[in-house]
Amino acid sequence: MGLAKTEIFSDNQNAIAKFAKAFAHPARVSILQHLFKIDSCVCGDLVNEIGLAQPTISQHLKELKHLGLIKGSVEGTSVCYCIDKENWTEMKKLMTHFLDQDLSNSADCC
Amino acid sequence: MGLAKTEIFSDNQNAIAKFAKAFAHPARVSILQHLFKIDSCVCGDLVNEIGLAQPTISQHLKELKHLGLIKGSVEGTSVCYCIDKENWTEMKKLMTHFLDQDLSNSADCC
DNA sequence: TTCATTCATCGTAATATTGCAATGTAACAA
DNA sequence: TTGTTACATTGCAATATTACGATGAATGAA
Repeated sequence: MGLAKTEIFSDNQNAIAKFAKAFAHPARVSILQHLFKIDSCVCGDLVNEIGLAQPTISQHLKELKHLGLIKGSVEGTSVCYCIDKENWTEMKKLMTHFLDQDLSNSADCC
Repeated sequence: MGLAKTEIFSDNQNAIAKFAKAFAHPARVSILQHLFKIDSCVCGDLVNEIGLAQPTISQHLKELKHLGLIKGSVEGTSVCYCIDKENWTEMKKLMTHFLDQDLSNSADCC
């Protein structure tokens, strides 16, 4: 099928899956790390930094933008992208809460 | 293509993507949350809790097991699954480091 | 205007993912 | 043994993802 049955899961579960998908490809991980490292905004030199074709990078950027994790603004002929801090912080809270589930109460039974 | 060019990315980036993929489906998120909530190990009643067919759940469990996030042991006719705490902790460290990148140094230029 | 640059979008091919019915397998019960 | 129960595996259909060449749109330069 290739189609997830999102209806039967909670909003929380779907939200986690949605954001996790953003990180589920090394190119998008790389793009985000780059936008964090460069403290001014970065434009299409992502294409040079990462070894993928321009349409491919553009597509990954579109997905990240759609999720709200980054935002872009046109500057002349180039486009400047950067992390959307508010949304990143909110996403981080969601993911951290999921990752931080308590490991202590369950016995190591397996 | 549908094939990620993993060669051109760092081990760190590929590892993050690999674990993120585990969380990129609400069924797997649900399974993990369940294994955390039930403080004793859980067997195939995951099929009842989640509304997916048995082969589908079995497949998701296999993926999580392959990644090392859960482990299973046979108990009579049923199989008991639980979180692999060591690997979970290690994965959490990796993901948290990625999520915790500093937001303060970059100006909000977009 | 014309040209070059930068990026987005379209179209397409290759591969991956999701889901389930059908079937296989291993353990226990009778 | 035969049956039953609990999972795993196989095989397949539907859809999603990844990647890129070709092309389009917008901006600035000449």
